[in-house]
Formats: sequence, C-alpha cells, structure tokens
Amino acid sequence: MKDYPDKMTPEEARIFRDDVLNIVGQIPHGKVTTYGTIAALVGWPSHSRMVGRTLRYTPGAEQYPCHRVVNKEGRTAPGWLLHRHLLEQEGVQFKANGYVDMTRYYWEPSID
DNA sequence: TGCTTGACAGAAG
DNA sequence: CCTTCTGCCAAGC
Repeated sequence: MKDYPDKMTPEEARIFRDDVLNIVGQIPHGKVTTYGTIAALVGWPSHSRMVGRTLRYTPGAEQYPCHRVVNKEGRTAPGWLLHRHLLEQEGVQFKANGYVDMTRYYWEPSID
C-alpha cells in the first residue's frame, strides 16, 4: 500500500487545487512561501510542479496572492516578469543576484 | 501509445 | 552566479 497513489483522480485534483489556493490565500502581506512547501502540506510532496501549473492555469487564481509563491531558492517564475515587481511593491527586497532573501521573507504555512 | 513541456527541486560544473 | 542535467509528474499533442 503506497502512501500516495501514482496518479490523481479528478476528485483528488479538485481537492489539490482547492487546498493549494487556500494556502496561497493565507500568505501574509510581504511574505513568501515555496511551491514545494505547499505541495507537501496538501499531501502531495512530489507535486511541486503541479502547484505552479495550478497557479498559472487555474481561472480565478489571479484573485489570490500567487506572486507570494517563489521557488525554494527565492527565484521568481521564469517568463512572469510582473512577479518580482509585485513582490517589491509589498516591500520584499531582492538580493543582488535577483533572488528573494528567503531568510527574511520565508513564511511557513500552518494547517490550523 | 509515446514523446515533449514546464510558474519545481537539487546537484553539478 | 549562471547554465545544464536528472528526477519528478500531469498535460498536450
């Protein structure tokens, strides 16, 4: 018995999407978290890429602060130029190399 | 059915 | 620091 199925059923995909958006909505102003952190928290540790896919393609995701999600190194999404700009508007400062300073802005989601 | 594509992660050079 | 590779896995074609 595996801890996790090999593939998501449509039902699981729906729950995954809802859980991801729920967590993103909880990220405080001026803070960031990572794709992998979210994936692990919703129960699919190896689906970090699915988190990114969800935020990019799910209609309505714009209503959530999805710009507060960066990769684990603090890099912004390639191809999404506004990403860095939106974070800077919230006071998030970038390091000289263009990465978010994760030691200062990383936020660990809680389940409650 | 099989190969390619990423809003990722981690490691290597 | 930056590029590239491998592992990952659903989606597209």
